[in-house]
Amino acid sequence: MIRTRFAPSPTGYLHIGGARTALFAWAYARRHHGTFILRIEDTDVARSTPEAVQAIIDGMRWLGMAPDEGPFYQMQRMDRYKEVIAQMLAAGTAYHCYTSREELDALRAGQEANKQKPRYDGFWRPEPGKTLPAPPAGVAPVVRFRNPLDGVVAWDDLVKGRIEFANAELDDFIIARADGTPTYNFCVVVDDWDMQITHVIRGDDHVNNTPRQINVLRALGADVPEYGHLPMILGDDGQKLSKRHGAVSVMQYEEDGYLPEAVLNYLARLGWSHGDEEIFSMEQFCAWFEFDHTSSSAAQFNTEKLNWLNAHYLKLADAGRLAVEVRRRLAAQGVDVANCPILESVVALYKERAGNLNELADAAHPFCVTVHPSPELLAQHLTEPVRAVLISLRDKMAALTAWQAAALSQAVKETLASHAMKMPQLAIPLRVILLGQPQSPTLDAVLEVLGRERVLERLGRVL
RNA sequence: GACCCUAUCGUCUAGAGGCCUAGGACAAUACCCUUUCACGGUAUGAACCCGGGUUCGAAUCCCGGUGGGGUCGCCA
Repeated sequence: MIRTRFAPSPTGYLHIGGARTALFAWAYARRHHGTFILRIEDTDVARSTPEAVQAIIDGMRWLGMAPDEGPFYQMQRMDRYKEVIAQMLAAGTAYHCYTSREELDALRAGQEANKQKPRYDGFWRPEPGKTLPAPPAGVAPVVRFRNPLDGVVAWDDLVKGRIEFANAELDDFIIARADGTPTYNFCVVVDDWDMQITHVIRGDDHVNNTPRQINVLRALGADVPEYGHLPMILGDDGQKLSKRHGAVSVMQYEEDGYLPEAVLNYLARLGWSHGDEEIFSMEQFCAWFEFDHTSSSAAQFNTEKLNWLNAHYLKLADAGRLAVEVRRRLAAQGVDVANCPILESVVALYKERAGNLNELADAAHPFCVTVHPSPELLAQHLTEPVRAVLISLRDKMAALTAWQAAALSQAVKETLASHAMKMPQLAIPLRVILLGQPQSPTLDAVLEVLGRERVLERLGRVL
């Protein structure tokens, strides 16, 4: 049974990189009919917030990645961590260290001055035949893991292949702070063990933590899971994403008018491939997803391609569903949407040409409110000869029994013919009067959707 | 600095030694469609980081360099 987890720390919203990590862990579980677990790593009390927890859950819900188990909270598992620490202390796989922060800082400074890798020197590490000094009075010790001194720790990474670290490179890291609270690298191990995680899928900024975690797992006599370290996602400009540079919340994409299926499809394709496939559903993705086609180097986010996918999914989407979104956006702009019964038809007319929901809302806007064509546009397009022709067209349309595209088109064409005019000569002024802008979808469709009453009223106002 | 990862069109990528005169997609450019603007269609330009090996043969394997990234916290 495959068990994967997404383990964010709630210090901010769910950003695009986290979403991609979650997506791959989720898809892998789906692929193998396994279990996807959400675990909130909130042991950094100073930076974790309930709002961030909610933001992460909201983001995942919007994308449709529901956890099968959890969310679990590390802060609620303190007793368990302390229990394991006590066991390790008793077993001799961990020990108390009384070196102060100041001493540590001095140690590091010295090592850096000698161009060495900063690391704990093992002063308080018990060894056979080694005599430890008496613990200094009044100093609360931290607990350190007793890492093996030699040999290598290696694993076959699901995305990067075999990775090896010499134990000599690893120092004895702290698993419990002076106040007794456990640290991240330790909690992760206990959680992955207790939750029987089989595949640890995470960002590749964790590669360096993995050998330490494997060593702790071994010290505990636990099975070592598989690891897959996904490369990071770079911003549109090729720069690293950070809070102050482009790392936006996935919910920002919703606000910007993206459809979740477009974001998901885009993210799936960023760092993973299945031959030449570009457009696919999440069902298809889950059926295909394996780690043998994940890429091992960082990928640059490309908004243009996301836009293309979004436009594609907009065309596919049900007009009723899109109308709900458009109505919400219009209402937020203060438009009286209750007074716009034609909204769904408008959306159906425009969804093939819009790039996102905000553009769709912008396009629908003039259909729902009283338009006031700018004097400049009117002066430019509504010349006296055109005005006369429009009046005759209006009368012809007013006499129509059936207000439908075909009949409207017929009326327009007859008017054109009798005045020896070409379509654009009439269509452009009409668009300006009706919608306040010289471009729109095909005229007869606009006339039909707008409806007799609005068309005649809008014409009547300027003619 | 040490350790670890990484390198195909501008971007995402296909590529598991001969199928590669390197394929697809986004973007770009041109043309077509057309009732304007879009949509759509067709076409064009555009890449194997460098140097050594291994091999009959290397984008693919090995080594070295260079570039990029990550990590070196009583943060996660």
